[in-house]
Amino acid sequence: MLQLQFPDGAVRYYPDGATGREIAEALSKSLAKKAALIRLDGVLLDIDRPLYSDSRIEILTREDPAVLDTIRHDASHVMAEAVQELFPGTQVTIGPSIEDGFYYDFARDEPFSLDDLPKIEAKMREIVDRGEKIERLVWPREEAIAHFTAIGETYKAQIIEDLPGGDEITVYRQGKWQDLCRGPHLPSTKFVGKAFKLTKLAGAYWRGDSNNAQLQRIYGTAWATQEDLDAYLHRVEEAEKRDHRRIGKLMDLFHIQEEGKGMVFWHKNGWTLYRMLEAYMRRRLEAADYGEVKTPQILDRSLWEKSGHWAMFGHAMFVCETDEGEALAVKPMNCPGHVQIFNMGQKSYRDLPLRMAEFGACHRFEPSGGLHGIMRVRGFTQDDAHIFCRDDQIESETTRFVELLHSVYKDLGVELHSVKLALRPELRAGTDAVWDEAEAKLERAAIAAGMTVEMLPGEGAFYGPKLEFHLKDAIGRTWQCGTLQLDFVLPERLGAEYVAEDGSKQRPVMLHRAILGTFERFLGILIENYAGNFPLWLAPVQCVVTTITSDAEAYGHEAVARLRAAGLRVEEDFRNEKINYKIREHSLAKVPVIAVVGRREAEMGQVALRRLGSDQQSLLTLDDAAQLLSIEALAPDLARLIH
RNA sequence: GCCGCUUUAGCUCAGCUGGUAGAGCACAUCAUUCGUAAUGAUGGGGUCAGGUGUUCGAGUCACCUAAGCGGCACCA
Repeated sequence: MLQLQFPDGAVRYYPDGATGREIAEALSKSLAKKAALIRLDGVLLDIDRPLYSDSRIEILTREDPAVLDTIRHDASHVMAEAVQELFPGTQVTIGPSIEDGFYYDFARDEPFSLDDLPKIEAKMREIVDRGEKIERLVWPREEAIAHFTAIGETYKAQIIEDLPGGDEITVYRQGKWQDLCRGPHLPSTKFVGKAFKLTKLAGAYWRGDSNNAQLQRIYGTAWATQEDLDAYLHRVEEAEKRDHRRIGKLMDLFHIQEEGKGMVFWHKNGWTLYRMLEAYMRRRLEAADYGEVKTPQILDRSLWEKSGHWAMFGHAMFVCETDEGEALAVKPMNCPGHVQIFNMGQKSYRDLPLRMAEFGACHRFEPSGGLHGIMRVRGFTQDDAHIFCRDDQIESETTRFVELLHSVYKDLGVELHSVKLALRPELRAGTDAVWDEAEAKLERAAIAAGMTVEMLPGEGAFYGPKLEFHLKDAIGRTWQCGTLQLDFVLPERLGAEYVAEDGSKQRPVMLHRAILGTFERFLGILIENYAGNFPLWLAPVQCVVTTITSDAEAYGHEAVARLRAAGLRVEEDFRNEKINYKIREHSLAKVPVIAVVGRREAEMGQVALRRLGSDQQSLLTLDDAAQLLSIEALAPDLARLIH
């Protein structure tokens, strides 16, 4: 007898081998019709799966949020069936559900075109209408391999061959089409519904390895209802309006041109934003007891050979040669330079931890296909610092750093998307014991700071594990910004040492760390986060003083001078245009405050302030306005000093 | 770097099956002095990304190159 407990607490008994569908039918016919999946002790299973062990059970209908993922997974299967029907000879590989949708990777000699997508969608709808029953089959391994090989599905056969020996080989069949899959799946293709849309074509390497063949990936999105799909498409449309490349143009922040691929031309407005952020970071670092330095932009190749970077990344370094045949490299990072400073003179244990910061302009020859606006560039400036410390200071320094990072992100209004800990790679320096300890220290410090840490096995640098702090851009892509990396190798290679309490010479550990990561990427994120509507302290132009008629022009000049004297970044607009026109123009340019002066204000010594996003005005005297705005324009760290 | 797509005026974009380039905004000039998201008129502006080819004729077709975009790979 099977004993099942329902979400309401009720316990019922069924014959062994009863299926979810039978159980649902016993409860109510209409439930059985709508049932999409069951959840057994938290695990999602097919509705027709026979049950044998006592458990907690839930019967889920299509509307249950937990089913959405399966709708997407099934949509990918329906898409694969459609593709194989429309394009015979196409091989299937894998097709998972992902955030907001799904994809499927196909092997086909001829490329799919964008025009194929509507055709595939139409065929998918046809398959949904057919309401093909989806069945789970368990096949013997050899038979499965033989079957997929025989029908020319070599990728599938390879997947099965590589599955661990003990695993059950399950094949899901819908109509005449079948696919190797772990499941679970919905009862029939009808349950997929029609709230889906194929969104993009892409190339993707078989098994994520660029040495392998490249497959053709079709991405789609799928939702439980048409309303959800429409809402999603609307969200995407809105998000695209926040794109930093679009806003960069709109607000005249920066540009990139062909002669400087991956190099940013910062315009006046963008550079103001950049400088405000830099000044803020400089104050925060100073307060956190970092000492700022500046190291050379190009250094002799021999230093990069010594540091090990030449061997690992020489191909991605910009090099220059002198007439005398000297080979120099443009710095791709600041650490070797910082070690040179550390090595000057003798360091004592009393000097540790020594925190050395630099807004270091670095250049890397990044692969052309990876460049992306100002988020991934070839010339960038890191808010870099290296902390030289003893082993027993690693954890406290990590904690200090994570706290500083949190406080900075909070001030800047960005939300941490995830924290990842990249663990030892296969090729690495240092013993396992050293790695065990290093990884544990970083994890402990991160957890102590109240963060959930996602582990990335094998992704650490060869010289040590690293914590990565990821932020999200407008359309949901995540970017590594902050980082903290432990390094056991560089101090050794470049001969850094300090004198310990007992007079012996010791090697310091080096922590590489950045909070923003690079100014370029972080500003990209910041632009998208704020959609260009920056808080007053960051806004490139904080206020525009504009006149209603030329009568007020003389007073307008006075107002500009007064506000500028209060330290505000103010521009004037005394053009002979209608006030509506000028308001519209400066609002579109995302100027946070418009100060309107007309004859009345001139007489009263006032300004009418209008805030971006509001159509209300507040009348203030010029002095009050200057005081109010200058306080409001304080960077968050300075504002804290006052309150 | 790989796959696909895109590239037309400063910006956003139109230009059907090849017949010699168009709109809106912006800009300039003139008129208008106006109370919180577009005043009107007139005008200037393009080696249609670059190159090669097919053709009587190429923005339109083919090929090559470059950059950008979307993925993939990479990311010290």
